[in-house]
Amino acid sequence: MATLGELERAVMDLLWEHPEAISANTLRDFLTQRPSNTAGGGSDSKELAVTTVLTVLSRLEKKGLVQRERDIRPHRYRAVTSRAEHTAELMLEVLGSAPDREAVLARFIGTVSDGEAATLRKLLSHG
Amino acid sequence: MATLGELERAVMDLLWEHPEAISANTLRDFLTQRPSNTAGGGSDSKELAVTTVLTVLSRLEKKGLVQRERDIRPHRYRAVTSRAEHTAELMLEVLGSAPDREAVLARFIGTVSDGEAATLRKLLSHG
DNA sequence: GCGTATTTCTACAGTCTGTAGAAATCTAAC
DNA sequence: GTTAGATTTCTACAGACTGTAGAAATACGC
Repeated sequence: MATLGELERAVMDLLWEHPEAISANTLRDFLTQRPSNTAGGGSDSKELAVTTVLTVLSRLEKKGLVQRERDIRPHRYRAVTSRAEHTAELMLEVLGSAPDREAVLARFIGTVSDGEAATLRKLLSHG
Repeated sequence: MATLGELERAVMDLLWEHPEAISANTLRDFLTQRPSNTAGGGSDSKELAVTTVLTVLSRLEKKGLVQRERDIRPHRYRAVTSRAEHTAELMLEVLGSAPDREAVLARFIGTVSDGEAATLRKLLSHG
C-alpha cells in the first residue's frame, strides 16, 4: 500500500461515496462537473478525458483498491474496502513500522477530541 | 509531510536511534558497515558516497525533519522530533483526511494488542 | 598560503502520477 | 455479417520525487 496521488484520491473518494459500482464515464462526470463545492475544498470542474480516468482506475485496480465488473459493457468499478477500513489499515501500517508502538499511541491519544476519546473508551471497555 | 524514501527512512531511523547530533560521515559508516543484521530485515553494507548522504540530509532538512548544526565544521545532524512523535503525526495526518473518523478509530482499535489496549485505556481514563 | 576535509551545485536515471491520443475491441443496429 | 459508435487497452510523455554521486566551491588546520 502507499499514499495515493491527487486524482487517485479523488476517484477513491467518489467510489467510497457511491457503494454501487459505477462506470468511468460517471466518475468523469462527477470529477469534472461537481457543482456544489462545500466552500473550502479545492474547486474542481476541470476537463478530464475518460481515458485518464480509465488509466487511474486500472492503476487503482492493480493496487488492489478497486474492483471492476468486467461482464457488463461499460465496466463498473467499486472500492474493495470502505474508506474507514482503508484509513485504519493505513494508520496501522504507519504504526507498525515503529518499534515504540506504545509511545506512539500515547502521543496519538493525546490529540483526539473529547468525543472521540469517549468513543475510544467505550470501544476499549467492551472489547 | 509525506512518506519517506528508503534511504531517507534509513537515515531518519539512525538519527532517531542517536539523540546526539552526528555527522554525515558517521551516518555513512552506520549505513554501510552496519554489521549486525537482526535476521529478517534488508541486509545493507552497500557502499555509499558521503555526498549521497549529504544530499539526503539536505532534503530531510528542507522537509523539516532534520536540524543541522552549522557552527561546527563537520556539520552535525539530528532529528527534529522523536520517532514516536513523528509516527503519531503521520497517523493523525492519515486519520485527519477521513470524514468518518470515529468509524476509522473503531476499526483501528480492534487491531491493537491486548497490552496496548490496556495502555490506551489507562491513557484515556486520566486524560 | 596550501592541501585536505567538507559542503554545495549540478546532473541523471528510475519510479510514480496526471494526462491523453492511437489502436484495438466490442455491441447494437441495419 | 458488416459497420459505426462506444469502450477499453496500449503507448507515451511530462513533472515530481528519490537514489546516486561527481565537480566545483568553501573552509580549516598547519
